[in-house]
Amino acid sequence: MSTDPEHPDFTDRQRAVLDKALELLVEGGEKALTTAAIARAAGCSKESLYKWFGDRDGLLAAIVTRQASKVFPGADPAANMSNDDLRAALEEFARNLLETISGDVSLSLNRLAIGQASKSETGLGAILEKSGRARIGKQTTALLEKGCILGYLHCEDPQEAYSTLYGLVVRDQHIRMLLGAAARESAKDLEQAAETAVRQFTQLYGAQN
Amino acid sequence: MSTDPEHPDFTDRQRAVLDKALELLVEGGEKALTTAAIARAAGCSKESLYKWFGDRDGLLAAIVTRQASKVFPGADPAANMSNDDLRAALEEFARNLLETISGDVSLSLNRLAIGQASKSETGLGAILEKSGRARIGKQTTALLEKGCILGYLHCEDPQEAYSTLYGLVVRDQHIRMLLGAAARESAKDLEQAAETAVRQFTQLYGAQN
DNA sequence: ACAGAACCGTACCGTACGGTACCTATACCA
DNA sequence: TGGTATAGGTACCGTACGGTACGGTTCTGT
Repeated sequence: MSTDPEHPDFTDRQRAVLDKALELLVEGGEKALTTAAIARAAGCSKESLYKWFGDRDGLLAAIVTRQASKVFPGADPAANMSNDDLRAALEEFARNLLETISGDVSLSLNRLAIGQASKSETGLGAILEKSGRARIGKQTTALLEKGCILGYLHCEDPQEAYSTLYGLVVRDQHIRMLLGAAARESAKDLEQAAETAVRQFTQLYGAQN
Repeated sequence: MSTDPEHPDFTDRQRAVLDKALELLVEGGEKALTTAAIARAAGCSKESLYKWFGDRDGLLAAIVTRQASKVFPGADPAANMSNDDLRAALEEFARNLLETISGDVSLSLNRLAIGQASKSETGLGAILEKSGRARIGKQTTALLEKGCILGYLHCEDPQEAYSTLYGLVVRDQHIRMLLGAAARESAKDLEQAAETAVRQFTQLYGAQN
């Protein structure tokens, strides 16, 4: 099962190494992520690193892939839900999104992928995009579609609606934090931001317009 | 006049060098931006680079500062404007914003600043933030405030309103492009995206609610 | 015309990093 | 017990880059 080159699932040891590497990345940036430092921190040899992951780029990709695979599936679509249920689910989404993009791990991984985006089409950004954003986006889009079908929302294109919701929630916070702005104020502000975003979204796409 | 260390305005020669360096950055990413490459491309010596800019970080900061200083002031606040004038100004802003963040130069500079954000608090992100985003944001916020005073908009906090407008315009396009997604579709889509964003913004903050 | 500054080109130095080779130790298996 | 695979430790190599030194050349001001 671990012999499939298309779906490399690593051993526990290898996963532990990747986690250690991620730790280094978070606290020191990409420049701290040297093969020697990883080997030292993880208690393995450089030779093992190259045997397991090919080269440094492969190791970076493995880090991103592993972390992206950790995105929890979130709540289920809910069979029959009330309008309040929908609103609660949207606020939950908004909170999770804000919390996620504010996290050190997310910021570090995004910085890494963005740094690699200009050179050598390794596609770290694509991995992050597909495994991270797209997955959660898909689910929330489905939620919006459900809301549409149940008559709570009025939208022609759920994809478009999701995009709008994303913008209302994130605004310019993500890019600002990526650039080094203060991580986040307080949980109170986060809560309020999520609420505001969902209120505005409802105002735009709610059925009572 | 050029002796003020707080406001380093460079000579024409130095500006030309910085432009050449930016060119290198845009087409090769940060890894291509070696001091030797810059000296070769700009036809100057490495020694001059170090004399002018101190070290590599100083040179990077000079590149960002120079480019950030190029943000054109945009249209004036307009003394007495109609509601249509406001809408037109907002759409103009939206178009400019989308066009700017989609540009190779902007993407490269943002990638550079983001890459430096985790290590060595040189504050490239702060420069980009203050000289780029904040300047245009300040002006547009003033425009929104004007619209508020004239009764076209209904908002308590212009800053908040601007933030919302930004989110509606940019959505997740910026981060996606930073991660390497396709630059931009067509000018037609851009136009439509701007229009949609302003329409939604007006729906949220318009006085006729 | 001459002195001095600015600058170019090149060569050079030290270091750091990616990647490899080699040797040893431990674990598993017959 | 012996043999093989896996992995750790270390030393090493080549290269690339940041930064410096120096000789030669052009420009400028007097």
